[in-house]
Amino acid sequence: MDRSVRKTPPGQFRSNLRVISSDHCTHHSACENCSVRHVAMCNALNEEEVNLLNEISNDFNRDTKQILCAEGDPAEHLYNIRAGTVRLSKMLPDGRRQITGFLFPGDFFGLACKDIYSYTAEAVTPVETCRFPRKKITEKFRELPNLGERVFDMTTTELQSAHDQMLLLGRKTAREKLCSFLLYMAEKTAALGGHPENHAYLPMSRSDVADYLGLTVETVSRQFTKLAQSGLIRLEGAHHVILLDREAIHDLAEGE
Amino acid sequence: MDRSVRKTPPGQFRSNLRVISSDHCTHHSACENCSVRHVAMCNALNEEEVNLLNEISNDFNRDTKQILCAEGDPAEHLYNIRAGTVRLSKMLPDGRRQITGFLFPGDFFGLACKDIYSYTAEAVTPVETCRFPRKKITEKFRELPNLGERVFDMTTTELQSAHDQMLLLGRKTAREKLCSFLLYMAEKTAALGGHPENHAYLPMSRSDVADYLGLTVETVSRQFTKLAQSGLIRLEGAHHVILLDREAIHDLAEGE
DNA sequence: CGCTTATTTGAGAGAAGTCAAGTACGGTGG
DNA sequence: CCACCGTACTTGACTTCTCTCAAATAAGCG
Repeated sequence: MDRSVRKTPPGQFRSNLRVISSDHCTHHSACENCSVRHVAMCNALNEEEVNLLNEISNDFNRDTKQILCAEGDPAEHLYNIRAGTVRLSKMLPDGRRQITGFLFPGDFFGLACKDIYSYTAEAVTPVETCRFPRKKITEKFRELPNLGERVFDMTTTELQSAHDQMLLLGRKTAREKLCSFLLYMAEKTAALGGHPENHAYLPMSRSDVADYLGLTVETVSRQFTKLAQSGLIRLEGAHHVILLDREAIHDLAEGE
Repeated sequence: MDRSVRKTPPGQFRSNLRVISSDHCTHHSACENCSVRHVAMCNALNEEEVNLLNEISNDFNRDTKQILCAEGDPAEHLYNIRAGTVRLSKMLPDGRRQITGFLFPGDFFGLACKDIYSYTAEAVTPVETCRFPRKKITEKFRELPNLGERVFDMTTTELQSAHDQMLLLGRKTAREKLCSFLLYMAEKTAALGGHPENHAYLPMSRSDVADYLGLTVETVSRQFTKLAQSGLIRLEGAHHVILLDREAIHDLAEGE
């Protein structure tokens, strides 16, 4: 039973602390009022308020496979992802890993903890973030209640996603898990733009997907193959998936 | 593969929206400043503020097996549990159920959603709650920033517990899951008082425990039996467990 | 006390895991 | 630009943990 530590992380359904709500500002580039730096919170703030945030933030970039913050470290910063993909994970003493979420541009992390981080954040691709000292940003919540409310909403959304992921982990079969994941990633891919319709771009490794879905690499790989053989998806390399029958994939994801 | 709907819910690790922080006021009865009604938020508020809350809240009690709110219902209230045990659950179309949390006196629910509840809340035991119209309570957050911050902290703690539960669901074995659950329930039992040391009181059915841990009733029952045979626990009826070797149980829970 | 529901136990089946190879991809250097 | 190397991914054969189906026992309720 030596499920040793896997080097390449996972795939995760829930969108941790996603900032861009669906109601407006889906594409940052199209949102005149958004600071490029703070794509996550722009909707709730005016220009002056954004400048206030700029004062206490600084850039923080990492390359693929590098660690942004580690489980057990003092939780000093709140991170806002501007570019790239991040994975959050937790480990058991023997190295078994669970990826609790993948994060994309606009997402946040670093709040759901008290004094020390309860998870590790690593760069799946090269990542650009800006980060705020937690102490200072929480002070700002008092001055800028809009900001505080926005962050609260994000946390609440995140919690809901976490519950969905629990249902997936506890009750879905391997096939259902992978179908759910593909739909999730297709949504993400569409939201971030730059890919054709019904395309899912998977920046993470199979091992990351496995650790996100509570499966092994081999099982994930086999399920990919089966879905392709059934004609539901087409694989264009390991990281690009075309969803050929979204309807059917959706039904499989819910076990219907 | 007909995992039909189970009638009695589950067991859950994470303490959803637990209100009573460990730093103070562990026993409501011992906390002079606490309103009995609002045991959850008392720590952050003075008497006048508690009265403000009383104005917009009303009692809401249910018997065992009754539903407090259902997945899909319009999310109109925020609930604060005063007595009893509640389970939160989500279901797949074919009836497979995942319990995302058990709630105890002092816990909250009803926030982690936008317009409609994303889970069902049911009474595991007779339950007394008081509930607030969400609309009104969120207004109060502006007037009483202490209250808002407290609720935010609770949500954040809840999210962290959700991540722990994902690790359990995705990566732990049946034995590890049950050991983790027993430790969790022992903590709860101690915090709520009225039971001897190293005692875990489990108000929920085996089927609830199973749906909380992502297992079947049979597997849960077998693991209970095995732990008892190993001399790690003693079962006094199905709902009372004595932890005979907490140390060992803890190690098993983490797979060490 | 009898009936219903919950829990335990047993035997067998199956989905996912483990171990082991083979294949393909991506990056580097000649 | 292409060959080589290491890593990632896929595939195969076999094992095992948990689930399923079935029945017996125990507990709770009227």
